[in-house]
Amino acid sequence: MANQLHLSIDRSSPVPLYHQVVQGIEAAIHTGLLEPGSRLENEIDLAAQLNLSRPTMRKAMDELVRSGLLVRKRGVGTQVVSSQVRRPLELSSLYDDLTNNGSKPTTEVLTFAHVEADAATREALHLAAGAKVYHFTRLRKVGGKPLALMENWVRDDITHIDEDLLKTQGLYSILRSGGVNFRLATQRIGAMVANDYQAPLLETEPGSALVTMERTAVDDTGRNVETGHHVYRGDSYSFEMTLVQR
Amino acid sequence: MANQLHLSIDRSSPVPLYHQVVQGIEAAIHTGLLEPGSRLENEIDLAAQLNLSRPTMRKAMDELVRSGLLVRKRGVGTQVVSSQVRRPLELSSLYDDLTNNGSKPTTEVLTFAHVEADAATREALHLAAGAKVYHFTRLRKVGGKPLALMENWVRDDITHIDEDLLKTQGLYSILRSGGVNFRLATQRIGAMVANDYQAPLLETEPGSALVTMERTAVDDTGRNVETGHHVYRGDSYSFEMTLVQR
DNA sequence: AATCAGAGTATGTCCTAACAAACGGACATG
DNA sequence: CATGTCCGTTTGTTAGGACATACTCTGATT
Repeated sequence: MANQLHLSIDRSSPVPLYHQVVQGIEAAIHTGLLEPGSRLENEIDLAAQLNLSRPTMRKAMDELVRSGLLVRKRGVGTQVVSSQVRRPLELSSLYDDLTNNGSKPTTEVLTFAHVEADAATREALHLAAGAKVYHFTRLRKVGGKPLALMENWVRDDITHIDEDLLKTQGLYSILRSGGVNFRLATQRIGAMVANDYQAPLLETEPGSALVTMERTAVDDTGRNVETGHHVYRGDSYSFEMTLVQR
Repeated sequence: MANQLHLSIDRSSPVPLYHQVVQGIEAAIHTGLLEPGSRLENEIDLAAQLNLSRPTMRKAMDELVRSGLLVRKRGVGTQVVSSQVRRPLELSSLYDDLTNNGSKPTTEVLTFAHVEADAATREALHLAAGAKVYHFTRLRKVGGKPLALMENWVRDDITHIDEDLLKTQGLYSILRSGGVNFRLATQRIGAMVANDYQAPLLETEPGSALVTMERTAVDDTGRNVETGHHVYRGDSYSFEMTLVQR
C-alpha cells in the first residue's frame, strides 16, 4: 500500500512545484504505476519525501481531486479513482479534439464575410450597435467524411482572419495566436433533425439526428470573443465528459 | 472601484470561512451589488477587512475563479466576469434540476425488476457474474408534458428500491438517503431520432429529434453505483454548462 | 516627442505552524 | 454478544510571512 512514487522535482524549473507533482502523479496513474483503487501515502509523508511543504502537496492533490483522478476521505486517506476516467470536457475546439486523437481533419470554408453584427450577435458578444464581426460557415471532414457544420461569429478587433487561415488552422488556434487567452465558455448541447440545407452538406438524409452545440467563449479580459452554432452528425459524434462533485 | 462588500463572517458557524466568503461574493454578484466587469479590491485588503488571512481569502477567490465568476490577472487585479454565467453542469439528476427550477415533475414507473445483470451492465458497474441489479424505466413529465424517458441499472447492495419510492423521489435522492456520496460521473451526450417505442411515450412523432445521455456515477468509495440511458425531447431539453480553462 | 527603465502594485508560489473534524478500529461496558 | 466510548490517523481549515513574477504607469533619457 505504501506506494513509493519516486517523482523528481526540479526546483530550478519555471514550472510550479505543485504542478510538477500533478504531472508526476498523472503520469504514474496513466502508466499504471499507481493502480486504480490503491491508496496513496498520507499528505504529510508524501510532502516530506519530496521535500515539499504540506500546502504545496495539498494543492497538487486538490487539482487531481478536482479533475477526478483522486478521491479523498477524511480520516481514511486518498486513493486513485477506479474505472477509466475520461478526459474531462475542456475548453477546446473540435479541431483540437480531432488532432489530439490522431485524425487529420480538413476544413472547407463555405461562406466568409466581414459584416455588421446583427442584434443576436451583438447581444451574444456584448457589442455596440454598428460593430462589425467576422461571420463564416465551415464544413469539417475527417477521413473524407463530413462530421460538423459550423457557423461562427467573431469580433474583429482581435486579430485579422481570412478564408485561407481558416482552411489550415482551427479557429481557437488562430485566436490564441492573436493573443487571446481563453478563460471560460458557456455552451448548450441539444438535438435536432437535419434539414434540407444541412443534410447534403453532411452527406446524410434529411430527418437524421444531429447534435447541436451553441457556444460563447470569453477571454481573460472579459470580452466575449466568439460565438458559434455547430451541428454534428449524431451517428458519429457525441460529447463525453467527467463531472466532479465539488 | 473600491467596491465595499460588507460581508458578514460568522466564526462560530460550522461553514468554513472561505466558503462563507464564496457565498457572500456569489450573492453580491447575483444581486448586482458587484457589477460584471468591476474590479475587486486586492486580496490583501479584502482579507484585512474581513479579518481573514490572505490564504483563506485566496482560497475563496480560487473557487470563484474556477467556477467562472471571477477572472484574475497578475499585477492588475481581480474582476467580475459574470455576464450571464449559467449554472455549471453539476453532478445532479434531472429531478434535482427541475425541482430547483420550481417545476413540479411527475414520474411514471413503466417497468421495474430486480434481475441478474447482463454483460454490459456488469461491465459498466464493475460487477461479478451473477450479481443482481435493479433495472427500471421511468417516464418523467413536467406540467403534464412528457420530457424524458429513462432506463437505469442500479446495484442492489446499497439500499432497497421499489416502485413506490421511484414515483415520489428522484433516483439520486433515494441513493443519497441510502448513504451514497457521489463523487464523479462520466457522461456522454448525443442525438438520435425517436423510434416507434419512444415517440408515443414522449407524445411526439417518430423521427423527431431526441437528446441522448448515458451516464455512470461513482461514489466516494469507488463503486460504480448507477448507470443509465436517458433520452429527452429535443425540442424542450438541452444541456447547458460553463467550461473553465484551468 | 518617442522610447526605455524603474517604481509600485497585485497576483503567484511556497513555507512553517497549529488546531479541528471525521473516520475506523480497539477496548471497555452492559 | 452487542453497543458505546476513546484514541490514533488522516484530511480539512486557518494563520502569517516571504519572495517571485507580471503588469501598469510614470519619469528620465535620448
